[in-house]
Amino acid sequence: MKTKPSTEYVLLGTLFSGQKHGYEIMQFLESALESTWRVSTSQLYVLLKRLEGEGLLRSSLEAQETRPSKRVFSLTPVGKNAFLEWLRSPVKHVRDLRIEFLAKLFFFRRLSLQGGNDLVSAQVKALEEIKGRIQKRQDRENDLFNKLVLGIKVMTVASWLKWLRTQATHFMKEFHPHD
Amino acid sequence: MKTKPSTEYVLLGTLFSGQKHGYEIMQFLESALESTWRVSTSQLYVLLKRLEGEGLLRSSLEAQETRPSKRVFSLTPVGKNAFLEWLRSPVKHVRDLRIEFLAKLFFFRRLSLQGGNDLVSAQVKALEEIKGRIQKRQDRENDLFNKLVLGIKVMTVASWLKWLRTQATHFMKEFHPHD
DNA sequence: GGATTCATGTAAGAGGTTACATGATTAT
DNA sequence: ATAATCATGTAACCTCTTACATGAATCC
Repeated sequence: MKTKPSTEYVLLGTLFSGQKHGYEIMQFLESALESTWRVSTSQLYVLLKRLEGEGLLRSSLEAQETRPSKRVFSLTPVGKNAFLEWLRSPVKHVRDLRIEFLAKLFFFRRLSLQGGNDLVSAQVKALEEIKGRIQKRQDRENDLFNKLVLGIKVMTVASWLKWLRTQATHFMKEFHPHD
Repeated sequence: MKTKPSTEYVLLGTLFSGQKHGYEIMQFLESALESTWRVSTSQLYVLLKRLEGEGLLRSSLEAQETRPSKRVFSLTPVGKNAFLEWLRSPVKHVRDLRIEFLAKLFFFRRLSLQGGNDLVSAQVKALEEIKGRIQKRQDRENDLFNKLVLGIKVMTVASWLKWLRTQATHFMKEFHPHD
């Protein structure tokens, strides 16, 4: 099965703690992930529909007296598994750290799930391998520009590694009550 | 005028030193920017056509005996100015450093143009402002997750600043003959 | 009376990607 | 024989964004 863009997992994660309708999901993301994440309302409804079509979500209409009816979504067992599997896997590319990896950390904490530190360790290990590979390439590289580019790549990975070992590790160890 | 995606400026830059046809541009990018840049052949021809439609490029067909004819592109004065203006402007967002800013450095060197150090200085100044703003937001932030996210942002910017002040500055100061 | 909140969507477009089509020439 | 190089393109699809449409209710 083809891997999904991370936006869809964020939606699954938002429903992990119970059913919500589209508008509610939007509000949740805006308030809680405001600095990391952004989904346009239109895209949100499109994705929810698609996830339902794929069997990761199910929905039912809920009539209201004064307001338009809401379509309430909840996770299917398949959806729940897909989310948990995504959540526990480190990201493969450095470019995915900034948004996708941070989203994973967010959900570990928000949902009070076990294994957050395992994710951080796995990500550290993955980044160390990447860093080693880039450094080897840099050593062999003769072109000055390419060497320069590989230099900033090494620095970027190194700075993430430091952050993972300090701030992120500390963040995952804190006690985090459900609210 | 709406700003173009940087891919188009890279194409303009590739034609700065003289006319080329599509296939030649492709080979140039593959060999010289291999580690930074990637354009699919299909996208390449689409972009060239668009840039010509906008008056930044002009082209003429060049017949060949044994091969299919080539469409040879060259910069118009408008295209040349657009490229130089792009080249001298620091990027506004941190996420644009990795590809767009590196491409600018590449062209300064490859085309032996003056002002590379001014660009580096301007970029340093822009990043310092960004860093200050993020740090202020981080200080005021109460939510632990948001604080964490802002933390990694500060680290990323700091690591770029260090790189700009050392490796990039050194790179721009080197003597660079045309080849 | 006008803006904001609640609630859901469609349509168009931007900026890509992968797959496919064509067809001769040259290197292995 | 068959793979790679030269040379240009179209078609379909993907992900996401912006603009637009609707309409009642409530806050200021």
